[in-house]
Amino acid sequence: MLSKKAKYAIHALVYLAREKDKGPILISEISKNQRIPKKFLETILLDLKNTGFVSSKKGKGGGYYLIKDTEEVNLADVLRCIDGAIGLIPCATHQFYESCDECEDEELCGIRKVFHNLRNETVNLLKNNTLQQILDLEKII
Amino acid sequence: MLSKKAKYAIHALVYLAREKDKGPILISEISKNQRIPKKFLETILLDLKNTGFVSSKKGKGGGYYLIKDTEEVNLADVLRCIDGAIGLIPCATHQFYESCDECEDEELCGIRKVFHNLRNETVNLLKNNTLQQILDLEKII
DNA sequence: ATAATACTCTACCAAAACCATAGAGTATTA
DNA sequence: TAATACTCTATGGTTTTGGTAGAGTATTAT
Repeated sequence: MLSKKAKYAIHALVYLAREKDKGPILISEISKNQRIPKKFLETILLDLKNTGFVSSKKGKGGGYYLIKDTEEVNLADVLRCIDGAIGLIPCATHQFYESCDECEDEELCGIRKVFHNLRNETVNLLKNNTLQQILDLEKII
Repeated sequence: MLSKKAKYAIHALVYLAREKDKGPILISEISKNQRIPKKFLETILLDLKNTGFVSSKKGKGGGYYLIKDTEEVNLADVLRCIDGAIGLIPCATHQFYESCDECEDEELCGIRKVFHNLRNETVNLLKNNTLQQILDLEKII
């Protein structure tokens, strides 16, 4: 399961994607329309900003806005940004690797191999799902 | 990420699969060889027993043993047994469905559709990975 | 029979993660 | 220059996770 934080992040990004042409969007607007606790959303948008998905403008008329194309923002990158590793076990991840206590020889471990394959296939799946895809699916019944 | 419990469960099942012909295996043997805390392993094996993957024999000479074919035990079923839902968000799972607070109309929600597809593809991936596959991969470099 | 063995059950606890909020501070602009 | 709106640090409650303790029950070798 995703954390609520990750789910909120996706909702916020989709919201920004939908309103892409309307200039900076208030945190409070997103918070209200998507029913995401405002203060929590602030921290999420900061994360998304630091990772380079969105940017912000301060002062009156300010707010957050998407700085990537909707086709460019895929779920693999978003989930990694918020929840960390995509692989299901630490010894089968790329960026968050940790060695395994349970197995004798990691090179021979069948579990690791299976989960390594799974991880790669999952990343491919997630990479194929972008904000644009989500927007497109909203129009279909 | 999987819980440690799920990871331990898989290690225990693979161990039992490897020793399938040797009769009941002691919890303490699995615990020792796989470096899984014994008391914690007891609760895990109980879960696996209640779901029907393994059975146990009490008394001297007792222990746990696999009651399914190694080809029959797939990761989708194991993970569901220990960690619950496979879908990443509650509104896109089969057995653990919860409605979504963030979206207006669940029928139109693009996020839900994307995650529903993801869930189905993930289940297919997991179903294709069985204990037998893990054992087979142990033999290859 | 019975002692030893080994699983089963209930309860409990500490630490970490998660979800969320408060409030002061800073930058920007109408 | 006042209002606006993002930014940062700190904090707190709740839930989940990971793990332990110990009494209880069933089984079997001898």
